[in-house]
Amino acid sequence: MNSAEEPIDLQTANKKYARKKVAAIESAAIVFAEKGFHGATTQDIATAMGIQQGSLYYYFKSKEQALQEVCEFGFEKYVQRMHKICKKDQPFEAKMLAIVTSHLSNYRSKNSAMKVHNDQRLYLPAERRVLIKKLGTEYRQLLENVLQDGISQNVLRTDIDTHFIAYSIIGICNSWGANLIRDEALDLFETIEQCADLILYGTLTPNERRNKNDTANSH
Amino acid sequence: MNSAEEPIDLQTANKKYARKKVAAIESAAIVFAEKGFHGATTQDIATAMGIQQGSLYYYFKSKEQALQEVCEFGFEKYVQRMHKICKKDQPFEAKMLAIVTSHLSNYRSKNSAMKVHNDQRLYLPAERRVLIKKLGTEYRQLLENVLQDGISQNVLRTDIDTHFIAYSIIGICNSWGANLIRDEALDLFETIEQCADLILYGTLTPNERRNKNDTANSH
DNA sequence: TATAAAATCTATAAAACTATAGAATTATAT
DNA sequence: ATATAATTCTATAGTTTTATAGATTTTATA
Repeated sequence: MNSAEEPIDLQTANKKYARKKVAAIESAAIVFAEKGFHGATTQDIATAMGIQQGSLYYYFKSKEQALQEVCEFGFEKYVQRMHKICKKDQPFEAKMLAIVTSHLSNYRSKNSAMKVHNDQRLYLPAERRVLIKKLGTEYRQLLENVLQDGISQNVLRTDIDTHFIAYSIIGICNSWGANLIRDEALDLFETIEQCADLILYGTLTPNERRNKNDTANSH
Repeated sequence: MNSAEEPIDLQTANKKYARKKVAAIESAAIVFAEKGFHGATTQDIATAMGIQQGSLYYYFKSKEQALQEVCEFGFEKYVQRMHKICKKDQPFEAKMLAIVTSHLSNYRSKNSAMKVHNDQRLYLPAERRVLIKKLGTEYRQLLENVLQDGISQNVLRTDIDTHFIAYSIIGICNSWGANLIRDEALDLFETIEQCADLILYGTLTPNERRNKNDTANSH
């Protein structure tokens, strides 16, 4: 009675089906991440999970639905994690480190889904992107709130644009995330530290920085 | 006598052919940028330049060659511009602004080719990526040298990892470049300023920043 | 204007791919 | 052990797509 039409519901649905459905999503994620949505074939995905091409349609109604589910996969939990991080009453720097850690760890926890979400989601028609869009906005909003708090607490410069910085942080994390997937040898924690460091401190020496602020204030 | 096999040589080759070949590359760039390499068809590209699907093969030997040429297109000139910027004897901050400007302007100068280079080049087999790879390495190396100079001149922190920062700068620029293409309303120069500002100064207030350096020095 | 070369068109072979239907197999429950 | 449901397989219809061949039109040249 299970079928590709049913939503994933690990609670009530058949255990075996649920387990294999997740395997299907993970296989699709790996294949889509490597070859791209259009470059990947249903054959590739089926082979990756060790079944016949036709059998794949027991789990997905269409290739497009597979992409949708891959994009959504993990992202929901990921946004929840962000909620938790934001709720905690921590100093700003700790929060930022936690956010970068959460973002980048996600790439290393064998989650090609994240990469697919970033690179391929725009190939979905708008109607398949409703949830994905909602989650993305939610995530960015949480990040902007953290930045706003940072400003209120005088930890962050008052002249930064939270919207811009939020996008930039996501951009840096995603570009390093792609590197983390591509290059297994890259150290996760070092990458996390470096990212957070750049976002917080920039590259200039304190000297130079003081100059800039003097100039800015004098105008 | 012209053909898809010939390299583009604006000097000697037939003027008209050269002109239309560039038009072909630009059409391909636009289509690839929107639909992705595998998602785009030769029909799409031909339609975009107002010719029949079969006629496209007068300019490209294959769809794959079209992708290669799109990826190379502009990138060569782009790296040359970087060479110029680096050669100039300017203060570090001016150089960094010039680099970011060069990178981001490239996206707005209707160059979908840049986006295709970033997003689609890995779909090319390695043998078609030789020049692309060489240019990319060259570019990154130039950027690292600029950073190294910054350190030598005591403008940049001595504890940054130039390799990491170079990758990060490219990552930030590319993610904003994608935004610039997607959102026509985005102001180019504001984006440039914000990017450069983040890279140089980070987000923290001078206060917070001094704390960190004190800590770092005390170890 | 006649001739050669360049540019484009039309038509199609050959291959690849998605999605479906129905048979076959495996697991589960009575 | 049998009946029922779940899972997987095989085969294939129906598209779509790349690339090529040869005809046709346009442009340049003598």
